[in-house]
Amino acid sequence: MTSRRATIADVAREAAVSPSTASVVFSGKTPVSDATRRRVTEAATRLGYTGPDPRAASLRRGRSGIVGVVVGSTLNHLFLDPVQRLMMDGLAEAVAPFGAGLLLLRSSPEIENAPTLLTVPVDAAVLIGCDAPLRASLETAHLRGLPIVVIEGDAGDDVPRILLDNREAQRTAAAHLRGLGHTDVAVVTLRTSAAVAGGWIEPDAEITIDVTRERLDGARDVYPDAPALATAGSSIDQGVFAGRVLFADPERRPTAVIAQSDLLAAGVIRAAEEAGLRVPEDVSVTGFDGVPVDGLSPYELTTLVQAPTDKGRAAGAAVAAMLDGRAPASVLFTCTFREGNTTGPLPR
Amino acid sequence: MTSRRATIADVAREAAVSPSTASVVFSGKTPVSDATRRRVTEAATRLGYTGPDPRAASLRRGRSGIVGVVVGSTLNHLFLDPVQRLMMDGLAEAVAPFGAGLLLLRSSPEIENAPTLLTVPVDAAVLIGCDAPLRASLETAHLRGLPIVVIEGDAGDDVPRILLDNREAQRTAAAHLRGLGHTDVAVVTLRTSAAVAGGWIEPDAEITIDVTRERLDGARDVYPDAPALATAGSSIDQGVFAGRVLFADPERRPTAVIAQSDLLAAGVIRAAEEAGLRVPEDVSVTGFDGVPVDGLSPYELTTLVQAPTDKGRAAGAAVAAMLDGRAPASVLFTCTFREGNTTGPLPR
DNA sequence: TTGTACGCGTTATCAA
DNA sequence: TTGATAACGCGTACAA
Repeated sequence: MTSRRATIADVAREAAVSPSTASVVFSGKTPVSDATRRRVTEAATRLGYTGPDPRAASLRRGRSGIVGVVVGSTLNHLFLDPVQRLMMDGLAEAVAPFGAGLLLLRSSPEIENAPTLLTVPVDAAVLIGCDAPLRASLETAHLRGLPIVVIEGDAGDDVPRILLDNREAQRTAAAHLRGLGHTDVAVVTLRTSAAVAGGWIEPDAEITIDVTRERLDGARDVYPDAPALATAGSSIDQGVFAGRVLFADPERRPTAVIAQSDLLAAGVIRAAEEAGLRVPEDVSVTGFDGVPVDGLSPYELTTLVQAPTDKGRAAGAAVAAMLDGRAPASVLFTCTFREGNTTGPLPR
Repeated sequence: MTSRRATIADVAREAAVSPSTASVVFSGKTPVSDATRRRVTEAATRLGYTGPDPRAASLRRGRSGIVGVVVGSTLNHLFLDPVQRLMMDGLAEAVAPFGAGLLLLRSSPEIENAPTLLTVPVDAAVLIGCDAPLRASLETAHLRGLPIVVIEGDAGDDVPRILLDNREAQRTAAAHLRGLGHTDVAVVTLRTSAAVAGGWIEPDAEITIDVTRERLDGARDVYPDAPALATAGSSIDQGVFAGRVLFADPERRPTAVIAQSDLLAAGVIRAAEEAGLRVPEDVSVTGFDGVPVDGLSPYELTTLVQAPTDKGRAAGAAVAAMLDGRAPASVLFTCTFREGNTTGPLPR
């Protein structure tokens, strides 16, 4: 009923022990006699003390138990993608045993006063899909001496990276299509840069988003002249749009489509059905990611299976390592080719 | 190059001012002469000082700039739902001007040592979909004297709530169907409790999840005897499963389906197509939420439109109010009925 | 096993 | 406009 919240000093006084003893009872760092422990915990409940103030504890310890996750876009956009969702789960799971939680931060805070890596008590930072706007966060994190991990992006120097063999994997899928006899193949890509909305990719266009460039390179390793249509991001709807473009002219449509994500592939398939084409009899479609796509059920995509949750876990492990002062490992994950029922031999 | 990071005291010394002056230069709370300011900022850059340590600042200020968001399930599960995604965006947007970010916390930490509201320096807590496991978090938040806001859930007492007129809205949709002449109507519901996996809902079954119960009540206001099939959550796939059950027997299938979410409705429509039924000629389907469903494009759902982003913003505003010591407002949001092309008159 | 003493890095308050 | 002082609440050497 007092105006002020109880502190550990109050508890100690109430229990007639020293503050350090009371502290030890809560932290468990040092053995304490049962009698003392009980006295302290009872005093605590009597005073309504719920444990050390996390703010004070984190100052004292030099650790807050918070890992900042810097995302480039809105949460809605980010989490639309099952790959990101699973990755975040893996990340959360991997840092949880260290008592750490994930703090979401936007990289481009057009909002005045918005929280940043400079203002918020984080122990480490994870950057997702490191492109231009994220570089700034990288800078500030470096300045503050924060441990940093980058997922699917190039942070240059000695920052540990969690990467995927995008190019090699995509090449495998392309080779699979070539093996089936396809020669007219189109690529439906993820975003090519933070700003662009989509459209045909010119031969000399610069692609600033690594994933997109790498997967496209992989496809072009097999089909150097394959036309590529960029979307505004990984979603079924974007795949539908792209598919409609590809299948608009029945005379000149591709016989196979390499989509850079499973969501896009699902959309392309939908567009194919709209256009009266059967998959895979009339047109083959490959995806990328190997994640469950909500609503795709009759089909099982031919795709490259990655393990997004493991990727998140690896990022978490790297964070944990850096917090422990150990050297974090960069990790290159490998995709597995999985043949589903969305690819088949060249028609006719 | 010293081993230790520079503190504001170092900067003050280097600039030959007092620590408090240096502090004020960074916080901007008090006017400072230009000359002094420059001296301080220059000293700071010389020393590689990037601003006050957030941990120390938050201890001193008694505020960390972190809002804990307690979620019941995995992130993957939570963010599968566009309603939740948009809500989180609104929430993030509303607390950002206060320099606050969102920290994700799981309510049922089976992981040892996982972060909780007790261990993490949060200024306030937002509970999403407050059911049984969340009650515990509620308890601890109360104990710690944290401001709490509950979204779509009942926290009992004086906790501000962000609610939706679920029952009334659902009743409107049901009435719409009745107006079209439908009498054989089935309901496809969201989860009925944290644990249950789905199945026909017995008449006397207890439904612990508020949203589900309220929407079902609304449907039953018009169709008291409508059978209800529970799913394991809001997703297209779950809707497909439910739809297959409903349409399994051509002789006894409903002519209209009330789905408790747009995702479920999308799945039901997919199942209807599978079963060779046309929507809305053979079967009418209503949704709930009015959110863009990725991959639904040919259809426009007849649904109840809510404003999830606003809901999030309202929660954020409530948090902000409580942090300012003002009384937070509970808000009841209202859905709007929107007729799409998935409902039509009773066939024959 | 318990207690003493100190400082973690800031910032609010007040006086100059 | 600037400076001195005193917390904020805790953890941890170290000594007893």
